[in-house]
Formats: sequence, C-alpha cells, structure tokens
Amino acid sequence: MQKSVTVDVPRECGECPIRHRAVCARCESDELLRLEEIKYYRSYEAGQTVVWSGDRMEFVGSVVRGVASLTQAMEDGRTQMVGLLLPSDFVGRPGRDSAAYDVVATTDLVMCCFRKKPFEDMMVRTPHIAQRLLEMTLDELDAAREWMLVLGRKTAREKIASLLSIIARRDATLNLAGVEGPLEFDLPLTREAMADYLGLTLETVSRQVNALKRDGVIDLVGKRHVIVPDFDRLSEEAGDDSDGGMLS
Amino acid sequence: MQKSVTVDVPRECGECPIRHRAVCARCESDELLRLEEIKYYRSYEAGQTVVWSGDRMEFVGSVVRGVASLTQAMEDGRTQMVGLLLPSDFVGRPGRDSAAYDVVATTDLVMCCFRKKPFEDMMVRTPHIAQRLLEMTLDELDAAREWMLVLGRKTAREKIASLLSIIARRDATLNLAGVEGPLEFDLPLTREAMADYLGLTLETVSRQVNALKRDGVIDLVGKRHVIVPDFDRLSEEAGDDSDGGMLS
DNA sequence: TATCGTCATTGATACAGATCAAGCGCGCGA
DNA sequence: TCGCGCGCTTGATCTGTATCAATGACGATA
Repeated sequence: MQKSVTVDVPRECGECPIRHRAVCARCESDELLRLEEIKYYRSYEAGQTVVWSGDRMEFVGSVVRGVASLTQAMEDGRTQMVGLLLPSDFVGRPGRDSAAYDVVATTDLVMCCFRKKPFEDMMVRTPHIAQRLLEMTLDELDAAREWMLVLGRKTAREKIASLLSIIARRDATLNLAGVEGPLEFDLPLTREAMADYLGLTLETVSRQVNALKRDGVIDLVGKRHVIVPDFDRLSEEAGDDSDGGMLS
Repeated sequence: MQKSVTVDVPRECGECPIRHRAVCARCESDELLRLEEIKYYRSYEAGQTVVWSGDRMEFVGSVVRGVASLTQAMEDGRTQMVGLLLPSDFVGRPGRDSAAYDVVATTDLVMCCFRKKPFEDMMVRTPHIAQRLLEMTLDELDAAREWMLVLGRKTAREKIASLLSIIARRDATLNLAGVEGPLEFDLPLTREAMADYLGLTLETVSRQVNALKRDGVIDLVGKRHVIVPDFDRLSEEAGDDSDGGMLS
C-alpha cells in the first residue's frame, strides 16, 4: 500500500533549508531564478529505489530532506554502501548518462531535481555552480577516504563507533547544536544498512552496538534513538585522534 | 646515500607525456603558456616522503612519472592507503593549505608542481582547468568507491586480484596496449604497500599472490613483474562482473 | 485480539585472515 | 668475498568476525 508522503517543500529557493549548503550555495539571485525554472521536487518513501545502477539518469539533484544511500552490489549479493546522502548532498554526475550505483531512500526522502541536460548547459554558463560542485566533490572524496580507513583497518567496535560519530557530527552541523553536552540523534539506518556501510554482518553490528551501550559509550532509546553522553569518549572508541575534531 | 635521480623532463608542455590526461588537458596553448610560467619540476626517489599529513602544502601538481601513494595512519600505527597516484594524477587540494594525507613516492617520482597561490588564482580565471579538475575528482571518487567495495566485501584472494586488475588496466590505458593477448606490467608496490592498499597483512598478501600464481591466474618474473595470460580470468577472480570491462 | 512481517537480538560453531616466529635470497657496501 | 639488511616467503597457532539457527519485540493488518 502506497503510504502518502506529505510534500511540504519550499516554493522558492530563498526559503530552502539547504540553500546555503547545496550545489546552488554560491549562486546569485539571478542564477537562482534560472535554476528555479528547471527544478522540480520529488518525494520517495523509505525503502524506495531512486535509481538503479546502470539505468539512464534522467536528472541530477540535491537531497532536501531525508537520507539516501549509494550502494554497490556484487553478483552473489554481497553489498557495500559507498555513499550516505544527507540533506544538501548532490546525486548524479554531470556528463555521465547512466547511474553507477543504486540510490535508495533509507528514510522518506525529498529531492530537488534538475533535468540533466538543462543543468549541464547551465553548469557551463554558471561558474558558481561548477565551483561549488568541485568543492562538494572534493569533500566527498575526503569522506570516502576516511571511510576507507574505517573499512580497511578498524575493528568492528571501532567501525560502529566511527559510524555513530560521523552521523552525530553531520547531524550536529546540519542542525544548530552547540558542541558541548550530550548529543542525541536518530539513526537513519537499519542494522542491515549499517552493516552494508561498515563491511560487517548485521549480527556483528547488533552485538557491537549493544556492547557500546553496555559499556556506557552510548545510550539507546528504542532501537534507533542514540544518546552520546560524551563525544570525546566516542571518538576514542572510534580510534580517531582525540583532537576533539568537531567540524571537518 | 643520496642516489641521484636523472631528471629527464620535458622542457615544454607540448612535449609532456601527460599533456592530454592531466589537469592541464583542456588548456589552449595560451593557457598552457601561462601555466608554464608558474610550473617547475621536482624529483623524489623511491621511499621519500613528498608531504607529511598536517604539513603546510607549498604546491599542488601532477605526477609526471612514477607512482606515489596517499596514506592515512592511526596513532597505533595501523595504516591504510587511500590513493594510488599514477602519472597524470593530481596532488593537493586547491583551497586547503595543509595536507590531509601523507604522500610518499613508492617508486622514483617526477612531479610537475605549481605553487599553490598562483595556481589557485589561475584556476579562477581559467575555467578549462577547473572543469578538468572536477572531471578528474569525480573519476577519483568513482575509484574510491570501487575501492570501498574491495575493502568492505571482498576476500583476500579477490582483493589481490582486484588490485592486479586495477593496475593492469591503468597501465594498459597509459601505454598503448591492445586489449587482447597477455598483459604484462611491473608492480610498483612492495608487498607491504599492497597490504596497506587492501587492508591486509603483508603475509596474507604474499600467500595470496603465490596462490594466484600456483593456480595459473598470473605468472611472476622475479617478485615484481606480473604476466596476466587471461585478463577475463583475473576479473573473475576479482569478483568483478565479467562484462569484459576494459576502460572506465 | 490474533497473526504476520520486519527488524533486531542472542547463542553455538566455523573459518579466514591476523599474529608470532623462523628462515630464505638477493643486492650492496666494505 | 663476506656479511648485512630488506623484501619476501612459509609455517604454526590464535582470534575476531562470519555463518547458521532460533527467538524476541513491535507495529500493522485483518
């Protein structure tokens, strides 16, 4: 049964919650107007696939609300998440016409889409967009490299702590969030999705999450709501330099 | 003892072996002239560190000859390679002033360097450079994501086969190389560097390389020269779709 | 209220790859 | 020519995580 997703989207870019972080962040108001002409919103419900790997990409766009994941699968079913897309993140590669990864909504999702061709045309004429996209891509590359360290060298416990720390950090920068005091957030991922993110099985994820809880590193309300009483402690468990490194 | 590295570099960009693949690939001849004014070459010998993570970056640049690696280390010494830089690859991030990773020459290395500030200035005025850098960064991101699947989900044997396949492919596109017939190349990495690339120990790397040899998937001349009699077979061992996917 | 499905937990066991420990082979400098 | 060091191999053993197998908890549907 089709659950109806309330589409409560800004009508103007000026009011958009991701206005200052997305690919359009650097646009002047006239550029924004032209973007507005080619944009449209689309909603997906949790679990829905946005694009299948190999399919023709009709659009590129930004996550406005919700969370999506980029995953890659082997023929025998082994699956690795290769991107976690939070609000303001960009989906799609200008210049390529078929998707390289599966894009799946892991929560209810709203995307701001641009038909691919007009967007590409606009990118050529609008350096502000290309500049911002370069910056965002470089950030994603950094994130991917941090993730490679997690996948290649960390223990299961450190992997879980790393994931929680990454989500906590991104959640904190997205919302207001003073750095001090207990952090608190909802996990946007099932245990299985966490396993796909971290290169583990869902059983190991479950065991290690509960171990971190037993050890007081985190607290759980239900299965998805996480409280982090001491972020430095969590960073330590993640094996990160204890530089207190909030912010990127 | 300082081994002298013969610096046999092109004097003009027009004769440069990476002219059509590097960050300057799209430049017109007048743009190239301006780049030539701010460029200089630097050589490193195998094993030398080009930049330390956290250090101030004085320059950005391209690998002209040789191989370098980008690595990240944890406090306790665990090390993960996060980038393998072959000729034409770009080092450094415009807009950031301290290095995020260690850059180490894994073979003798020649780099074409640009002082950071003048290059950044030039990037603003020269869309061709920014465009090409975006394209290259997107390619690197794709490579990083393929690598994440390797790190997260593949067995030791598949990891080794994947690495060999990646190097064979890049080597083939760099040189002439018809697709058919046995491929042949030198491994630019020690067993330890391969282990750091793949999230394994050097012992496991050694065992699996020799296992692939015993099984006839590869042949070795000495310890570093690899012959691949059947590339499809290698791809299969790597767990890749047997789409015969040469080229990206 | 009963039933089903999804998501998560928990336990027992197996195994791939890490770890610990020699030992080899080749190039280089003395 | 010897000996040393580095890169690599090989073997024995240990262990962290996967795998296999129930079971539990909750929300939705009938």
